Amino acid sequence: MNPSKPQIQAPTCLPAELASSPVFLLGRLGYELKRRATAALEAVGYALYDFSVLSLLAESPCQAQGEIADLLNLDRGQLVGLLDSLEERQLIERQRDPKDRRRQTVKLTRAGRQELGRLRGLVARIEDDFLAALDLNERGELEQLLARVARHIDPRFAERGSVAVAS
Amino acid sequence: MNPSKPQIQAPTCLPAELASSPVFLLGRLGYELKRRATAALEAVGYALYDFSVLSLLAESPCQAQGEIADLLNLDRGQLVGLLDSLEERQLIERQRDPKDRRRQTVKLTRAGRQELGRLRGLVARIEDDFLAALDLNERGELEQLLARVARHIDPRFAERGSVAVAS
DNA sequence: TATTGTTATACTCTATAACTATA
DNA sequence: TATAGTTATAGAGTATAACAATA
Repeated sequence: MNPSKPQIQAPTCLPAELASSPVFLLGRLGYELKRRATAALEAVGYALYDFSVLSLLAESPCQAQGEIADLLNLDRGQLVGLLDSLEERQLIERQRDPKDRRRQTVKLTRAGRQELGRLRGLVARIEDDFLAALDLNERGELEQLLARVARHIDPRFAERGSVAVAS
Repeated sequence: MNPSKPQIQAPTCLPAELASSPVFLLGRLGYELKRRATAALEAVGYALYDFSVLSLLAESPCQAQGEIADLLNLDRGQLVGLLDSLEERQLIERQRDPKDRRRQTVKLTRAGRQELGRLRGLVARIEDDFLAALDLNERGELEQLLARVARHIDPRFAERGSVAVAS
């Protein structure tokens, strides 16, 4: 704007206290990542959580809606709309549980599994761009550290099989 | 809530694809951290971003409001309310810049610096709880990795001094 | 009465757009 | 005309509450 003015060195960067704070870093990185993922998915006609829902169903063939919502930190009412949209496109199917007719069990269709494959590529690219500053080894380290933190604060991140419910 | 019920133990944990995805992990951890920080600050009468504002001013004595907003990813209109609240409590002072009377320069008061000290303790505790799964070494590694990712996607995370302002 | 999915409503946060005073 | 701060408005996203069917 005005290169001649000394510009009291208005710091255009964040103070060290914030830039080196895991709290602040995680907050900002999480926010930016969410922003990118939302935009990328929206561009191909999906909502942010559609990928999570499909991924979840791929590993757990049949889930009740409430379980899906709880695992993904979604409101049950919110999930209804997401599932409606996925069902219209025939990526999932809803079926009443005969044992308890209040429950709807949700499962992936073949088309859904296929579409999940496409979205995986998209998500992988977002991740690759985002972590471009790190080499493969470092990405692995980061993932391990984050996963350990996650498992500590939220049991839903537990590794399958290692559930080891306290007797 | 209901410890006696068998709790069908439909997979109560996330699929490996999500639980090991840096994208998903960063999103969820960032969200949870924001939730905790908001609650903790609210409990002592502060808004989430008050800490960031005070911290920023502590390192850069005088900032124009627009600069503060830009650095913190805040809307300028949003920042007004935050500063009003901090000014009422006499933690900051606003002063018109005589060189350009449109600008307000903001600076920390002595009371503000003192209060920042209190809030630092609070934030440190949140961080400590959140990262309890990691030892000090690992926390350092995590911070370094996150900082590098942050610097890559957002120049505002650049280290001070490395700015190398073009003469 | 409690719970599942559903629908409708209210609230919060954020983004957008006017408005003023200076430049 | 453009910009800094301010104020007011609108929209998205989320949380809360009501509802019908089933247990």
